[in-house]
Amino acid sequence: MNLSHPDQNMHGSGEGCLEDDKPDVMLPCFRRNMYDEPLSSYSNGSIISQLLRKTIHSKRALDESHFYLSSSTAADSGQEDQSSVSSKDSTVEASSPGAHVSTGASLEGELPMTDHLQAKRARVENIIRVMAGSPNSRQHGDSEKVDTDAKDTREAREAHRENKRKQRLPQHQEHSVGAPASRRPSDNCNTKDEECHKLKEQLHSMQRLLRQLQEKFLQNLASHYTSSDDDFERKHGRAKSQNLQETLKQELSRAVNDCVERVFKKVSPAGLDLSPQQHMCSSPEISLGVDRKSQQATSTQEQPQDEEAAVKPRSLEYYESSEAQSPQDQTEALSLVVRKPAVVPLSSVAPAVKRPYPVHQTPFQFNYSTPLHDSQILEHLLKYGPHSNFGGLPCMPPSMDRTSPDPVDLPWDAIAMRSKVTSSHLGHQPRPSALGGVTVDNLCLPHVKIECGELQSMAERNPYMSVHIQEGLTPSHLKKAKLMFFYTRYPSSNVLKTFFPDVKFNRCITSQLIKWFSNFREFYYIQMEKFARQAIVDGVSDVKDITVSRDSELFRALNMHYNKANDFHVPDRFLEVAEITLHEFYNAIAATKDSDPSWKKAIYKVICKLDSDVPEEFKTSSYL
DNA sequence: GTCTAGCCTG
DNA sequence: CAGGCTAGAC
Repeated sequence: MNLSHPDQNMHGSGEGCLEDDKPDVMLPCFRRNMYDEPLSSYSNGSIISQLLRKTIHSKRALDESHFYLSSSTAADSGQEDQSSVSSKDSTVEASSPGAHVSTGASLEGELPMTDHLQAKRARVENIIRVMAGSPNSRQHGDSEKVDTDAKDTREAREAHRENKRKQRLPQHQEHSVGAPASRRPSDNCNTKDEECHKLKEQLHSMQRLLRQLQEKFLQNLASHYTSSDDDFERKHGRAKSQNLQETLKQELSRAVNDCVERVFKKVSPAGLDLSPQQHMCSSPEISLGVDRKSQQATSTQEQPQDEEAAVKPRSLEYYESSEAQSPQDQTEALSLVVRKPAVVPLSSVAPAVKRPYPVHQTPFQFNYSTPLHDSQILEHLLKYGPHSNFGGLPCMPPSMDRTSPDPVDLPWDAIAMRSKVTSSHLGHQPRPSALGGVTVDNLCLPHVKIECGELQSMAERNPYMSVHIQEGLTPSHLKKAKLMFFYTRYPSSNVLKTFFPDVKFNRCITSQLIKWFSNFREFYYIQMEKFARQAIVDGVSDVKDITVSRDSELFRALNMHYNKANDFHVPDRFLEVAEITLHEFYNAIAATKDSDPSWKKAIYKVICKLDSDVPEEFKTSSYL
């Protein structure tokens, strides 16, 4: 197959719609293709079984089965592949009407079936063909006259019209607002066009899901149906397939219904504004891979057992939840992932963590709050692909589950931690908004490091990602080390290597890091001795009267040193350790042990046992 | 010999 | 915070 063909289709079907198609042209087309017939089929549930039947037979035809597998795989790549798949789909069916599975006649010859089943199959095949086939490719597949009613005629006209538009369009679609003069004079609503585009993509995602469902069944049931057609009728197989069918039918029907409802809401006069949800839907491939662990339970009673069946409704919920979480933000984030560094108002990322202090007061804040947004998405996409779980991203519904070591979870954790700063001593301080309108590329991208070499090479090809393994330690690393000091005063070399994955370790770097912590300890112990002596001077007679709280002057001094930006919520454990240390110093001084030149060593020995584990979040290279 | 903690100094 | 130095552990 001509490789350039799908590309053309991609641009044409996707962007062409965006620019040219009017809603009154597109929507009827979509409704008819995707909703009118399929809906009725979905409602009675027969489509699933028919899809299964078709898929099963497709399996027997190697070409066809290969197509399904490849199409499912290719669909992962997004819109481009979706379109190409669609094109392939219809092309295959059209070019081989009698060869394999496309027609009931061919099957009839090798597999006697009841008229009822044949009729159903023919109908479903037609539905699938209509759904999967792009108008462009359909034009070449008219010879297949499974359904010759007026729908096909109208569809062919529209396909022809769209194809002509595509031919006019350059390969590189213009996204400019101003449409060429050749376009319809009445094309006064780009929003509508975009909406159509989004909806179309949404429909593509539904098509892909359908294919995935088919493939899933193909895998699950291949053992039953590929060996012998008689097996298909076996009781066990039937029971199993019906079980799965029921599940799939329910889930698929519900998902499609939801989708249709949404579409109709969008196209209603009141819903013409581009909603964030549509933006979400414009990238369905991302939602398809949402980790179900991060998903909330579906609203329905039945729990889908089939993975693919479960994905679809969840993806829709995902849209909704995302919409609720960050309406505009998602659009920007997803679009800039591959296209542009955009000014992202971080206030829309996670309103819950918005803090009222001016941005200029916390330079460090941005060093690791801003990357949370863009770079994390970029990193996540590059690292895990668009199908990965975005639940940890700040623009996504945050998961309160902190069990995931996924570095991408970190940003939210980081923000959340800072958001939890409610100490009285910090309360009076103006706090920088972590969500100020700051351009991402100005602040954070240079700080983003990725330890994965492959990812790095990928990132290097992305002009908007400046990621690299650090040859040396940076101020960001120093700040990170200081924050780590709140957890560990005596980190081992292994810990340092673990928590600085973006650092290319060598003897010198290791020594420098160790030296840093040595210096941290030095300051820490100096402060302890100083305040312990002060307590003695102040006449404190009972060590129990010495406490370290967030209001304490000692804590302020330490916090000023290790957390100068005051954007990190110091763990309570550090306060405990500080108090213990202070007590140790107080007791030693009170006992005049300080006359011994090595009197501090005993204290060091105690304190070194009080280290805590550094949170997993610190492991991420983006925690800078 | 190497590594590291700690001390001192700038 | 880094460099130099010493002492101790391995």
